[in-house]
Amino acid sequence: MRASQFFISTLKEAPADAEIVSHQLMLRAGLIRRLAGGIYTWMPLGLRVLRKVEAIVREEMNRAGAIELLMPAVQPAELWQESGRWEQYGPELLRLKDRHQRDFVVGPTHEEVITDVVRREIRSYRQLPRHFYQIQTKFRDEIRPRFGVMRGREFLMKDGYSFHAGFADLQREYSVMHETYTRIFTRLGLQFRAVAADTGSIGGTGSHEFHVLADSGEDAIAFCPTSDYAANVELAEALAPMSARPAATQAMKEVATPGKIKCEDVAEFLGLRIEKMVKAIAVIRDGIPEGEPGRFALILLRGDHDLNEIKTQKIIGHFRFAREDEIEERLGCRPGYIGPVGINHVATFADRTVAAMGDFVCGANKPGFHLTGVNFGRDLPDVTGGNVADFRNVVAGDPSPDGKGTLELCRGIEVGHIFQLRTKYSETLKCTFLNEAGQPQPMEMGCYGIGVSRIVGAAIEQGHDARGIVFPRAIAPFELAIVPVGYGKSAAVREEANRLYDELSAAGIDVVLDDRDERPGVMFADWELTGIPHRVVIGERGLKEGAAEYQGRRDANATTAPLSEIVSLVRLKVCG
RNA sequence: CGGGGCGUAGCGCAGCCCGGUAGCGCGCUUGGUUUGGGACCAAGAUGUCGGAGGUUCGAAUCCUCUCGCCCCGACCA
Repeated sequence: MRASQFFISTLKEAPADAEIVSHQLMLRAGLIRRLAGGIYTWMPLGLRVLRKVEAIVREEMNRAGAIELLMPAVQPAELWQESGRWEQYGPELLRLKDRHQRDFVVGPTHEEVITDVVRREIRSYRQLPRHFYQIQTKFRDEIRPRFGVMRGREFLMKDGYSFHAGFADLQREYSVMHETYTRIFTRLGLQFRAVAADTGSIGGTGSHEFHVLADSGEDAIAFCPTSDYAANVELAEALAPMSARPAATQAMKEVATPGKIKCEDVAEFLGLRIEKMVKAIAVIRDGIPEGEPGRFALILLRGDHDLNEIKTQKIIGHFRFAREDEIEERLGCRPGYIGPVGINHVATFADRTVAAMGDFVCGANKPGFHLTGVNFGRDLPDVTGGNVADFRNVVAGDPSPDGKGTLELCRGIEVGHIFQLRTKYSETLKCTFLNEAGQPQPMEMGCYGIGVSRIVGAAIEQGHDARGIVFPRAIAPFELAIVPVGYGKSAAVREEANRLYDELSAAGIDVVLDDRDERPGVMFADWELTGIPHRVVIGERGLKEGAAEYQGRRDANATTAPLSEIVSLVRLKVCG
């Protein structure tokens, strides 16, 4: 590609609403332009990156035996009503009407459509298994689109769906996909980790997420450095403490803690460690009707722990946090001083850690006061059985659930997700086949997603420096930039640059020749900003010595090489 | 949804408090000089001041409504 024939549009300053580096750099490098909140145009340079990611994904999916098709983005509501998701999905699902007032959705995912295709096409176990995938634009009307292409509303996704005659075969395909995803992210040149995950709203059993490791990631990952355990914090189990609850040694005492609302402030004020604090989180359980006992509930956590809303929902059902007025009405006290002692008609749940605590501190249900030396069984009813559970997020230092060490935490960007859906959709959508006995049976299904556009953002989060993007070779918009100094003025420079361009292009290298009438500084800055991994500079200065310069995007300095060797040097660097 | 913030030239911003008819940097155009790290000089072009309504002799500035965008939402609970 000759730069003069292409479209390069870089910015010195990033638009003010770009929050994270990858978003800023994508805007500055001219990879994307915003059209509306969470909706972007892929500019020519960005599209080259997107296409390279896509090509690798496609190649590996094909290699794994999946078959590509392309489904409609706009889908009739009937299918979604049939699966039940028309009601289940919230405002995230973009719904629209056609001119006949018929309901449609813009597909956020395609389980319904693919299941419909398969139930019409496949009748016999002899036609199974099958794995179909597509690479297509999806739309999810996110509450808060942000971080550019990372959490956009419109995004490019590879989604694959496999259909099987039995669970064992689904499990086989699931592990094939686990390997395939590992190959894909490795080829993309990303640092990533596969982690056990919550199955979320799609439902089903058995699920792994693939995360690109980056501090700006939206997900917290718990992993064990001494074993292969890794899980999304949403899922990672906090084991019950090994030691039994200590016996009470103190009498319960009410102490004034004026203005001390946060656990850490109370702990500091009382001169105690925060591990002696218990906080009570007031929730309203939607599943329990108004007026019934247990609708208003307290969940007890140790002062330094956080509530895990996903675990909590699995234990107590749908819930929301109680409003201040509701708390005041039930407990006669403003939040900050509420606690589990001396309350009636309030369900009390305790995290495992709390259940093993003695002589703890909690709110006194009296503004400005806490209780110290509190003990279960003596000062308040013991919490037992189903009321004790794992309600909290794991923290660094917790024992690993596999018993092989202690957990550490890191952050990741979810770029892939594989699920065993089982028969969730095949049953509701009546996607059956005839088994060997001639009996109809619902198909076992798996589903496998990759956030193609998100990968571009994630790769930049992982690869950038003060000068801009540092793309992995596999997805850089160009592999090599030839920067001629004085292309318009010097015939020698022009000839040499053209010759190199032809020769390296012929060698299969994706090279851009900067034949624009720009100053050298501008050219250098552009190719650094856009993350081109390799650069060759041709100038009269070097030509006089019969030499050119090579510099890798990560290199601190250029190396000079004789013209006769520059092609082999570049081939070595680019392909090596 | 709740809370906060911001909408002024393509981008980044000032001006608003204290009303008097819009400015800076980058970018863009033309000419000249430059040419190995985002050049310099000169001359230019570009604004429904997000939109609507109101107050006023006069509104970017004050008031009301509206739209768009950004940020934050258990630590209390």
